[in-house]
Amino acid sequence: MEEIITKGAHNKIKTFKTIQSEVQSINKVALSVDCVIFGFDENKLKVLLIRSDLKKYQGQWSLLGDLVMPDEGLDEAAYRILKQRTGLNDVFLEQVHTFGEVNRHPASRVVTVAYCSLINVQHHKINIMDNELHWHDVESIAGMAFDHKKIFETSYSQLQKRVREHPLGFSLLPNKFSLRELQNLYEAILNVKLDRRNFRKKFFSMDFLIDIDEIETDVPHRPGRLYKFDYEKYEKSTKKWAGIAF
Amino acid sequence: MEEIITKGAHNKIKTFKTIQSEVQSINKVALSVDCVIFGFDENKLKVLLIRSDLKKYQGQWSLLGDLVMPDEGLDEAAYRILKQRTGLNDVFLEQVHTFGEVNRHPASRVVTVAYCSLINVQHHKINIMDNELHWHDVESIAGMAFDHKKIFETSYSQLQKRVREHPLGFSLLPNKFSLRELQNLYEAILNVKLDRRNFRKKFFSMDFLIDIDEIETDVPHRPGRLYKFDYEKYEKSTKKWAGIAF
DNA sequence: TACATTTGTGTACAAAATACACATTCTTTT
DNA sequence: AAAAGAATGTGTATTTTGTACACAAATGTA
Repeated sequence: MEEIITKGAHNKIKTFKTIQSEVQSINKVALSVDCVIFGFDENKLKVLLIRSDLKKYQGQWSLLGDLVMPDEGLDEAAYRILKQRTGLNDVFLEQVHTFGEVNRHPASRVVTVAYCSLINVQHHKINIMDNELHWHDVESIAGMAFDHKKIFETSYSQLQKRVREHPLGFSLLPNKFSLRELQNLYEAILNVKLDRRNFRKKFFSMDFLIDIDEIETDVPHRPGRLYKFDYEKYEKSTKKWAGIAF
Repeated sequence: MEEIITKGAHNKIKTFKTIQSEVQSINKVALSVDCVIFGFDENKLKVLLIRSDLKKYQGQWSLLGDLVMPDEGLDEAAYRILKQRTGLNDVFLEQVHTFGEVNRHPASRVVTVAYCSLINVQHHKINIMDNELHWHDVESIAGMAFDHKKIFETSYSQLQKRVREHPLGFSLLPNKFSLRELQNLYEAILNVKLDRRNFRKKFFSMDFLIDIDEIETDVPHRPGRLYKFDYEKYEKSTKKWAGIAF
């Protein structure tokens, strides 16, 4: 019974447990969520950053983050941040790692849960009016605030690993894409060169690409065919992704 | 006194003071670490659990966990718990996932960071006097307190995945082991049957096993050769583990 | 001594990864 | 209109990796 009542330190009804938790409030920490938001534009993998809030880190770049609200789950907080910053719902989002070094934040102890998100920059562009936001090339990231460089690197490594195991990459592309774009994406994420014929063979053999019988326009060369990713077929397939071992 | 240093999601100006007060009051949560401690005994994969101390969960089993101290990092807290409960230092330990559902704990909001640990039960046995602790078969886990079943399952899935990518399994075995023991371990973790000859071929081709020129004793059949894992060679190898794709 | 049990070993086959070249289609230039 | 430039689309041979499978040798036990 007595367990039910406490909702937090600010609750006016005090029970034994509330008091206990106030006594233990020394053990409480601030909790934030930081989103590493990846995009793909002009054949480069990008990450969305914002100018740092804090004077200490003036001129440096931060991940998009916020404190977690008392009545908010972690995933929920991450989705809220994404929605606020990019205007996008229904994007790929995945928890990566939690960073809790004692002195990672100058103001007080803040433990942060990192999330990785993949978005289609075309959909997002209309919303990126806020000029404090900027898409950075992942290859030239320098001078990040807090321990955000480390958080970014952890997320990027995980993305490189995950993208070989699951067809995440499609979240970064427009709905319709050519195989060249798909290959450029993988090359940008993994930072390798891939053989064009073997790449095609591999993706066709997976059988999750729908040929929509359209071709590229506005390219200064022979246009390629356009495809969609067959999410439905992928979801239904039992053995899922065969894996991409480049 | 302070200048503008932060700009929130709704373009609300925040000062250092605001942040400090936000950070210091309502937005704080209790933070705990829960360890999923795996062992391997009698050819079964085991997990170390403790009887729940909450009345609500009387008779149910919990993971080993504790609140994170104010001056303690997350990994540090996990190592402390391991040391307290098993007496062991220098064990494999890895963060798995953070669970922050609003109502996951009955008393108040507690966010918990799950860690996966692999220990050699032989080393541990001397310390397991505490009869509130128990090694459970992973195949027959039922009635866990809080959301610990979910945490366990997440950790177990991750272990199954990680053990194919890295030579973690050796942490669960004695220093010297036969190939049969090694195979039994993999079969227990992955819950599959493997071909003995192909298993041997695979491990020998990886070239990280040291033949210590000893044989098993006290087995009622032809004894097998004993091996050690060559951690040094593994650390030095650039391409690391070739991966185990069973 | 023979029986049960498990070790240790090799080969043939199938599947997957890799390396590699040329004709075609479209745009741009002359 | 023709030629040049640029990228698409396609197949095969080779190598590497995975898989299936059987029998002799070593030990303990009855």
